Amino acid sequence: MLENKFKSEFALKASEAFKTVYADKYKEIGDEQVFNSSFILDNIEKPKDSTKGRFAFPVFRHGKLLGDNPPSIASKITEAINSSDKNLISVSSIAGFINIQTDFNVEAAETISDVIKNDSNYGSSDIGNGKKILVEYSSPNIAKPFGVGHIRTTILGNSLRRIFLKLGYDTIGINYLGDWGTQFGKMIVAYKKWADPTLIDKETVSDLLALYVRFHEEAEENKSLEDEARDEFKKLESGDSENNALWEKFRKISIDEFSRVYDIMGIEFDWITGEAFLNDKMESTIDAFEKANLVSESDGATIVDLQDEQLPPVLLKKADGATLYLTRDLSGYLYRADKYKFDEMLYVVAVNQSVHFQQMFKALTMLEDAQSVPDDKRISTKGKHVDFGMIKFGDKMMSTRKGHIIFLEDVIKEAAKLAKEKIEEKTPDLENIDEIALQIGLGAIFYSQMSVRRQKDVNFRWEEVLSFEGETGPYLQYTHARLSSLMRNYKGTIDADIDFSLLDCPEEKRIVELVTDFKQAIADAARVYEPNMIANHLIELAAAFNKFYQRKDTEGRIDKIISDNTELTKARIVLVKAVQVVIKEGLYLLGIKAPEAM
RNA sequence: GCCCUCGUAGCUCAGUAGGAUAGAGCAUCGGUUUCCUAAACCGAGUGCCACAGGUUCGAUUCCUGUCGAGGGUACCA
Repeated sequence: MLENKFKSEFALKASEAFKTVYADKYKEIGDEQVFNSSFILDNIEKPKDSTKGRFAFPVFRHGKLLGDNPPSIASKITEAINSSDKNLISVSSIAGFINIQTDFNVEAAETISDVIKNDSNYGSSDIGNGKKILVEYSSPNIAKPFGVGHIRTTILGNSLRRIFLKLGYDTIGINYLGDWGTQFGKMIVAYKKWADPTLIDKETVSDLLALYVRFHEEAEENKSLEDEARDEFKKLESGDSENNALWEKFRKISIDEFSRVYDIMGIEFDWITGEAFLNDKMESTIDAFEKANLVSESDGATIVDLQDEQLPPVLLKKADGATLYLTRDLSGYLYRADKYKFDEMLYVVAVNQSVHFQQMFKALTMLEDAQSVPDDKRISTKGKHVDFGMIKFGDKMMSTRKGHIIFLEDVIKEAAKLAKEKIEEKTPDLENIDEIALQIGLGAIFYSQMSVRRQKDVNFRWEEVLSFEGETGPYLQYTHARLSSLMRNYKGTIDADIDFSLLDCPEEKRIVELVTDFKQAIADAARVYEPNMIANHLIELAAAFNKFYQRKDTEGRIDKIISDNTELTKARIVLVKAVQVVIKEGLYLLGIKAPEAM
């Protein structure tokens, strides 16, 4: 890897320099810490201000060890390194920091040819080869509409799936539908009581929602409805044919609707399953906990007690014998572990379910403790709740039960409509206006979810989600369209074998650095399950490019990329191509399309 | 009560393996287009990084406590 070339050269040279400059101390202490090149390598960092240097190495902690003050150490080491044979780096020192400047031509040549050669595969890696990761996301509930409340899990999960695929993981995106549970008892009660006979077999998700909302309204007055719902669910679970037919009906209506919306959004899954899939797998799960002696009975319910862990008990079965969400999730975990032998199982689920996952992972740990499973065979350590904050609306939580819901599709339609108006104003000759408008509308919506780190609560604000200016999805898309336009206007050939020393203005250097660092942004995003890091990086790159694009010369004229200077143009256009590739691929990782014109 | 997360500019947020004078966008004001896409670019101002301690050469970042906001806390998911 390119970065390492510079870093390891520094580490080796610095190690030598320390040994020479502080020879006495080296004899005394030996080859550790300061004198050890791999220690130095590990402690190389990046200056916040990129003009200081490509990398930096602080020497504060060496003060005591070497009996010298940090600024002095830094300057002595700097001098020693600079007096050695020059290769790819040079250094300078300020106040205890050694700043490392790299050979721009070497970096540019490697990075740019890497991008040109690999195109959309630039930034791919094999660090995930041989590893399997499952990502569960979206997971809407059947018989409820797709509201903006589902937007974060859907967009985040879709992005994580793509990121892990890019890093070489065998990745399986799972949509785990909420197609079972007491809510179906409610739906069945509501349907039997109030379904509009003229709509039979023509119901839409909205009709189902109306029934669901009505159930909760009436249940406020009439508490016995909740009991009726539990009874109907119990009947469903024990195979009642009428209820089962209703369940099938609700399920089909919903899945058809979801697929349509996923299709519009470009959301992909590898496996669409649901809670009901686990119905015949729960007995064995409960058995396993019983055999491990972890099960007890409390108030008629079958539980795994977690009092020692300061957690509420796991309810495997309710007092009426019906199962719960957690029972099914446990079964699902065991089933997936057995079927896929995963290395990681990610649950992209809102933070308000964190106790649920703590209970689940704890119960699994206790099960494996009881079974004396050796550490290297454990699966309970492989689950991870990738949590994210809640979406509020006007500072209030949204509630499906009360019908306080904004349909995701309405948001998409509104965004696309505004994008279309903007296109008609700016580029009325554009082909496929509706298609591009949808891409831009979705870009705005997706980015609005990606620009904030996942653990923050967010307020849903129309004006924010529908913004096309500043740090937004459309800004990135616009930059991509600009880049694409340049590529169309350039008539020559693209050849990465050019003289990179021609790219000598600071803006161009900055762009090359950001293109190089795209790889790191992907790796960081994967490490903390945070696509936000890719989004931030793309904004920086796009901003750097736009600045370069509109750079003016000393006479105040735009310094154009395509000019009469053919050699310079060749060099710059290769840079343009590289930025285009990175922005397009970065957007892809976020789930956003990159139109060539807009 | 207890547990978890969050608290950075007027607003929305970056700052995620502790580092050098804390950065963007929006909003406000001013400027840039004989047009390589102005959905852009340039310039202007604002911060007791909630508060108080601690660890460290160094803390917005780690630890403890306080305050504030949100969420959760056995038969919903």
